[in-house]
Amino acid sequence: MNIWWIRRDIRLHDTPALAGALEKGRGVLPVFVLDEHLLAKPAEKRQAFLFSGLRALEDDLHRLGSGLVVRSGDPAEVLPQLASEIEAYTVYAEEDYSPYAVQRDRELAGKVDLKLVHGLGVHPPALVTKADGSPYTVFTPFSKVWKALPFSNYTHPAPTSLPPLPSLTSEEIPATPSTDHFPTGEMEALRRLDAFLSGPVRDYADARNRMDLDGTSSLSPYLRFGMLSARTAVSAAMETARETDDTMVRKGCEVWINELIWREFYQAILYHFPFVLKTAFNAGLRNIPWRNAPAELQAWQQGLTGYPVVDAAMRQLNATGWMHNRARMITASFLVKDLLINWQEGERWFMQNLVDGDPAANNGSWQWTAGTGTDAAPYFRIFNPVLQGKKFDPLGVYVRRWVPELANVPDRYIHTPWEMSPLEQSAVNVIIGRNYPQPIVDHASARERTLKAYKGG
DNA sequence: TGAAATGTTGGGGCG
DNA sequence: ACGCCCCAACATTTC
Repeated sequence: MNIWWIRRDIRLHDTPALAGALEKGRGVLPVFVLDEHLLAKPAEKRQAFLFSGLRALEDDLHRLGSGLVVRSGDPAEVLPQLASEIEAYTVYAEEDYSPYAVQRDRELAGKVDLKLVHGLGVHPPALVTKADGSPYTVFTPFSKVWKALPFSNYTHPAPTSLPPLPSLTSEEIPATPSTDHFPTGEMEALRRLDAFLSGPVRDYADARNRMDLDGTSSLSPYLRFGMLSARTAVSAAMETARETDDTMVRKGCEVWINELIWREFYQAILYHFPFVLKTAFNAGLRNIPWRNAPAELQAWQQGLTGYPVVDAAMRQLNATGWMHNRARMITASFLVKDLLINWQEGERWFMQNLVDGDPAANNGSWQWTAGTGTDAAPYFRIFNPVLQGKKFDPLGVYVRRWVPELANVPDRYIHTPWEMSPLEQSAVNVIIGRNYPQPIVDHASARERTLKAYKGG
């Protein structure tokens, strides 16, 4: 019997590690290890999503005649122990390229026969390189090579039955609150993929930036845990584009695939430059004089900055564990460039609260915003939260949804409520400084401050 | 996957 | 009718 060690492939469709384990007809034991390293991290919403996803997978495995063995501890101890209990031949796992995972797997590889197979993205990071094998640090050439690499539409079919489990002790998957906003499991993931590609993808190129519309795929949590295979997502989008004569649909598919390539770009960056988790990619920007401003950091975290779009976004994150992509850029720019607070504070807060929080994408995006990263936004590219709000939430629908105290503010003031006269304020029951904060910084002067700090740093 | 500052142009008000 | 000025609209440059 082989072991299928489940990590970021919580699914049965297109699962190379499971297919590998089944290949020689020796039977398979699906295993999940509750690694204390991962449990120790404060990330309740993501853990809840993970555990309910595991329960869904366990149900599916039962239906196929198998099941799921859960053990807690250090994988480098747990798996050799389990392997000896069933006299396993080989442990198959989908390769994870993050520094922690690489180290963990290296340790285990000395103790059992571990076979890592690619399945996290479409192309393994070591394959999308320049001719001399060196990594890309700019997105566009990376994406060109990514697109030029041969892409096989073949995806491993989900098995229709599995051999029964030997009798083994297994632990309970920890009980967690339900994840209302993201029903879990691969059925839901595949349903969402289908729903997105049969409708919203047509307007995706523009609507994806609109915070007041549901124009995104909302698949990120499923991709994060492999409840949806990235290869399945890309093949489906390619097929949708191929089968339509609607140029809008084709454009939407193209733009969406590009977003999926961004995920792999940052996976590759983390693989080739693991130090980015500790410090700025750009060595010239490691000494920016960040402000130590706990009260302002907290105002940002709680959605009480006085800038409606920023507050709406932070409250959406706190309430749902997810934030619109445009809103992520706006809130990140606000923390870094308006408050001049270290991007690593924002990185940590997002990792604690995002259901889809992924070290590679999260770090890459924060460094992009801070201008410290690969392919970075120039340091002088500073978002104006008012203009961003007007552009991407023109009627304030998003703001009103998440900042209910502003519900009655007229459209023309919804992104600048402090501009209302005292009379107008009391008419809509929004007294700035009383039941909605005064902006905690003045954008124009904050901008000047940041430009100076970056020039010095 | 910016925004602000600065430059240019052209219509219209007005003496 | 003419020249001057203002400024909106757009383009370019700068941060």
